[in-house]
Amino acid sequence: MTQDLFDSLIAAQKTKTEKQKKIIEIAIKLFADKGFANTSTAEIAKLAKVSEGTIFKHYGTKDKLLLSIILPFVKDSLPTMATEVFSEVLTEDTKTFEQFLTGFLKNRIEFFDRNKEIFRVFVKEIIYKDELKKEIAPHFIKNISLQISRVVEEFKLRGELKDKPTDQVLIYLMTVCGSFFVSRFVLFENYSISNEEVENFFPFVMDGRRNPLSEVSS
Amino acid sequence: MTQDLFDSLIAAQKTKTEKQKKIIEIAIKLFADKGFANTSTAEIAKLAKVSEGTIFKHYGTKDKLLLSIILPFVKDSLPTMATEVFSEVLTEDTKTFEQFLTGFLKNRIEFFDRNKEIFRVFVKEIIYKDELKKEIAPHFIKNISLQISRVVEEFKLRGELKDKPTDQVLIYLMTVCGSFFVSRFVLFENYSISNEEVENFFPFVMDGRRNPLSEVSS
DNA sequence: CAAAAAAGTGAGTGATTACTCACTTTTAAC
DNA sequence: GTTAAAAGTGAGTAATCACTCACTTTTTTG
Repeated sequence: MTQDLFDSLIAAQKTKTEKQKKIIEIAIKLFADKGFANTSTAEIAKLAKVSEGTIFKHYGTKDKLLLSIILPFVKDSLPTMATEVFSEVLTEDTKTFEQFLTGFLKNRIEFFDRNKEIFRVFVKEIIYKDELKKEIAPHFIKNISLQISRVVEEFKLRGELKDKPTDQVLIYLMTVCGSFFVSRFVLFENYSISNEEVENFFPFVMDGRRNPLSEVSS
Repeated sequence: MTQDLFDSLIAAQKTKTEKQKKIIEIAIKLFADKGFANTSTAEIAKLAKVSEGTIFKHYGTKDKLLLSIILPFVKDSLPTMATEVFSEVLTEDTKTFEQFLTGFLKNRIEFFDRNKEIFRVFVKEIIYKDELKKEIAPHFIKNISLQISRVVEEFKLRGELKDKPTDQVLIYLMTVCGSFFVSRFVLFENYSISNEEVENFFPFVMDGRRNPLSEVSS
C-alpha cells in the first residue's frame, strides 16, 4: 500500500457524517465479535440503519472499510504510546526496571481497555493479512522499538539489567507484554484484570526466583 | 458439543482412505494459510483432486471438517505434553526452575514445529469459536494445568520460587509460554528460532535483573 | 434562492458459497 | 463370483456475497 492511500484513509476520518460514524461503530463491533470474513456488508448496513450503497459510496470496498478502522488506530496509538512511555511511565519515581514495566503495563491496559474492540479487530486480522503486517511494522519500529530500546539501555547502565543484547531483550519484552494484552483482551474476552495481577506480573516474571541470600538471612 | 461427537470425530480418523488423507492434508494447509472462513470447500476439493461430494460424504459439513482436524490434535497433543513434562523434561538433572522451563520450551518447540500447520489452524480458529474454547478448556486443565501446578509447588518447596499463589503463577507461566509459541509460529511464520534465543529466554525472563550482590563482589 | 456537490438509497447483478442427490465405481464379505 | 456396503462423483441448487448504478434527498456554496 502506498503512503498516499494510508494518508487518504486517515484524512477521510476527519469529516464524518452521522451515518458514517454509525457504520464504523457497527463494523468495529461485528468485526471484533465475528471476524472480518464472517461479517457481511448487508449485516453492517442493516444494524447501522443505512443502505448498503452508503457503505460502498464512502469506503469503496469491504477491505478499505477494515483498513479505515485499523490504520487510524495504529497511526494514533503508536505515537501516543511512545510519548506516554517517557512522559507518564518513566518519571523520576521510576527506580527499577520492574517499576518501569509495571507502569508501562498499567498505562497500556488502560489504553487497550478503552480501545478494546478495535484492538480485537486488529489482532484478529493482522494474523491473516501479510500486507497489514508489512504496513504496520515500520510504524511499530519507529515509534515503539526505538523508545523502549533507550529505556533498556538506560537500565543496563544503571546496573539494573543483565548485559544481554538490546535487540534480543526487546524481542523478549514484546513477547511478554504482547501476550499479556492479547491473552487478556482477545483470548479471554471477559477476563477482568485485577490490580494485584498487574502489580505482581513483572515482579514475578522478571524476578520470580526466591533470592537465596535474603532467604538465608531471614 | 457432546462427548459422543467428540469421540466419533476422533474414531473417524482411525480408518482413512487415501482421498480422506489428502482432503485433510490440503484442508490443513489452506486453513493454516488463509484461514477457515477464507477457504472454500471447492478449493479444497480441487487441490486434493477429489470431488466436493467426497468431502461432504465424509465430513458432513465444513465445520465438522475443521473439528476433525483440531480435535484429534488437541486430544493427542495435550496428554503427550503432560507425559513428556515429567518423563523427559523433569529429570534428575533438572536442578533449577529455569532449567525446567527451558527444557519445557525446547521440548514443545520441537513438538509445535512438527505440527506447525495444525497449530496455526488451532490458534487462528480458537479466537473465533467460543464452542471450541469451552470444549478444549477442560482437557487443558486436566492435562496441563494439574501437571505444571505440581512442578511449581515442587520448586516452591525447594526454595527456587517465590511463594506466590500457584494459580496465579500458572497464569503467568502460560501467558509467557503461550506467547512464545504463538508469536514465533503464528505471527512471525517464517521466524527461525535460534537455540541461543531459547536458552536465554527464561534466564532473562525469570531473572533478568543483574544480581546486585554478585556485581559488588566482582 | 438556485445550482452544484455531496450523501444516501435499494433494487439488481454475476459470482461464489456450502451443501445435495441420483448415480457410478470400488472394496469387502460370504 | 455375486452381492451388499462403502467410497466417490459432478451437475445442480438456493442462499448469500460484495458491489453497482440510476436515482432521490440533503447540504453547501456563491
